[in-house]
Amino acid sequence: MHETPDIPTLDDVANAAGVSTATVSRCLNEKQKVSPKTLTKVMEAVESLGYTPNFNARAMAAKQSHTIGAIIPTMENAIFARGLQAFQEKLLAQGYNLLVSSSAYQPKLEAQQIRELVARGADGLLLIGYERDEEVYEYLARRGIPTVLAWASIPDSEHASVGFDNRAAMRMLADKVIEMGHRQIGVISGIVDGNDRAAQRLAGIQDSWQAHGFRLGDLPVIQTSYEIENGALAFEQLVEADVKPTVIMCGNDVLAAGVISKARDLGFDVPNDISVTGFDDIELAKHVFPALTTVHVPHRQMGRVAAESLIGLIENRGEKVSHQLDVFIEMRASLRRL
Amino acid sequence: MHETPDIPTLDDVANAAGVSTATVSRCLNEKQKVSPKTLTKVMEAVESLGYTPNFNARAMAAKQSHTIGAIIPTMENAIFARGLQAFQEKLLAQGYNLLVSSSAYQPKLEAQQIRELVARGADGLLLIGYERDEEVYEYLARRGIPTVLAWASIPDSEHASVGFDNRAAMRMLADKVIEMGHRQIGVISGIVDGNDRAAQRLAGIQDSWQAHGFRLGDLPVIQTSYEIENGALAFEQLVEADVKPTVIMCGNDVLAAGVISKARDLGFDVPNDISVTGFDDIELAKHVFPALTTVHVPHRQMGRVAAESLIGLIENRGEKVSHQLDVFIEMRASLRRL
DNA sequence: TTTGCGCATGTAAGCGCTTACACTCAAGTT
DNA sequence: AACTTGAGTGTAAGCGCTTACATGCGCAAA
Repeated sequence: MHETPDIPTLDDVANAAGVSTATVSRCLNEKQKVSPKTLTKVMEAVESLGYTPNFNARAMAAKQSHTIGAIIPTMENAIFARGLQAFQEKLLAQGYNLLVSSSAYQPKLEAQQIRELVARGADGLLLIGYERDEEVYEYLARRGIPTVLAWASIPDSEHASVGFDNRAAMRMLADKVIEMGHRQIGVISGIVDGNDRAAQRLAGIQDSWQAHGFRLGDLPVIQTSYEIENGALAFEQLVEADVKPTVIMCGNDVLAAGVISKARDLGFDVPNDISVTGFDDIELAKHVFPALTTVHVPHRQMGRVAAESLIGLIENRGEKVSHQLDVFIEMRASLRRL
Repeated sequence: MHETPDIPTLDDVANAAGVSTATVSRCLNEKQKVSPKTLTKVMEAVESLGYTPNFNARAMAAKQSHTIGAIIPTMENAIFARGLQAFQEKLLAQGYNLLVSSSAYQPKLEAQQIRELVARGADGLLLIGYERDEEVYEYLARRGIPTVLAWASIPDSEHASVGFDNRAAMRMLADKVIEMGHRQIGVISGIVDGNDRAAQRLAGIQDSWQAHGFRLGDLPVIQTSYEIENGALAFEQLVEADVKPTVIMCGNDVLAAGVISKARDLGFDVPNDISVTGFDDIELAKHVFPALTTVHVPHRQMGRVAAESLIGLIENRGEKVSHQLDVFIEMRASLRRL
């Protein structure tokens, strides 16, 4: 505990300005309820004392914090960066602040951080994906915390969401890949346990695979966490198999970047020897060589819409709706027709 | 404003357990001061009510939040990710929570967020770099907020810091580049205004350049913000000059990745036609092709040491010291001897 | 048995704000 | 002249915790 210097409080300001604390509070929060003369007087006192309101006291007295919390699975790569950025911009414009935590893809940790943010007085929450313990949703409901789920869309749900259909999107890409002549697909998926987006994407590939009459057992799949290095490692494994894949479909762009890097190290020419696809269309995707064919996700739009929905929920206008955004295939050089 | 359901408070728990609020509080914070029997009784009540302490009330009453704040310039790329991760891990282990904001490289915004975090009751702050308005430091001092500056080291300063000498490190790299025969260097720097790390790195190159007897006017420099795309753009400009550079030295790895990508698009062979260097050694650095020669920064160590120093400051052991960490040149394929 | 002491617990005073309600007073109504 | 009205302000009751201090108790020492 460091010594606490004298920090000015509302009372100090009230004394200095010769008014009551209520008036000072009004000057700070509802200017229109105060006469111009008093306003000036109070603001001068605020200035000269260097007063800043104590956030905790305010949140406690007002029973709302104008803060919304977001828990994302990771900050380590850029997957969520752009969307979160847009989310925050929109929030700030509406007078809300954002608190971000990262759950490291661990449901337990996420649950803990949800409680933490709620305990901190978050007025609302942004969560990624929909798959979590029912208990968590119950907790949120009991506390009456408005919540929006992003990066996923669940039309049939009781939850507000804004996102896209990971499964359909990946299926679309897989259909395209197969249509282009590929019959040996190697899959590098994110770890599906506890990650519904990864699970849905993998399911999308499998849907397409089976729809084209192939057997699930003939589709090699490696699950690994979203790190560039892991993409590289998984690729090594995949190309050691008896049946060499003609294309590697990755659960996201980060894995794909690792694949491309390792492929070159091992002497493969992408896409002539082997094709590669990603998902997300992060900035990196068009700067790797060859540029990555991937599924483009409208990150900024997603963040913006999420913010709008959440604020709507908090301020009691707007219902729990699901926004389904459109994604499309971004064809680039890493995928070749056979 | 959504309706507020009945959220259990300390009082509710006290009633349910048939003890006073003080005792419940003790059970939660200083178990050893309470008899085992009461502890059990209280904990059962906590469980059955699903009680979670109100953070704001706690922070307010206890005058400390066990929260520390960090403000980083950007979350958009991985520059700070690893260091921050280590920082957080260490904090958690010591019972502290981390709040992160991003200032988008804008000093004004940073100043605002500092106040915001302080108003939220942060017990301490982690800031990046040292260059900021004296007013900000005064504010921090007046409020008695322990602060550690990271990604920089300022031995002569009154501030605690943990980092490395950006200028010396970059100079070391530039010396190496020149020693390897390069005489035409093109520089792509971060925007130095408001970013001391970028400024120091640029200065490091200039130091070396002049020390080798060249004129500053002959060193082309482009400043641009740290985005992969901007690296690409800057490269285009640089190679349009009359005197073609034989090497592009970049302010960080992100810019360098952009350069490598664009160089290939324009038909350059890196490193045979042109060499490229970066700074930071983020994960991407060894996965671009060719792998990037860069300055390796011990991000995790920096985060860990920063956490230790800060907690030391907060808990009144430990002085304001400067930790200077060692960096080294990571030689990879993107830099070639002429 | 009495005294003293320390442990476990309770009492109650805040922490710095917001806000319902009460009050004052000048201007407008009838 | 008496009465509304409402804008501007003040009073004071919390918000949900922590903690200094007071209290009560059992037990060892005298």
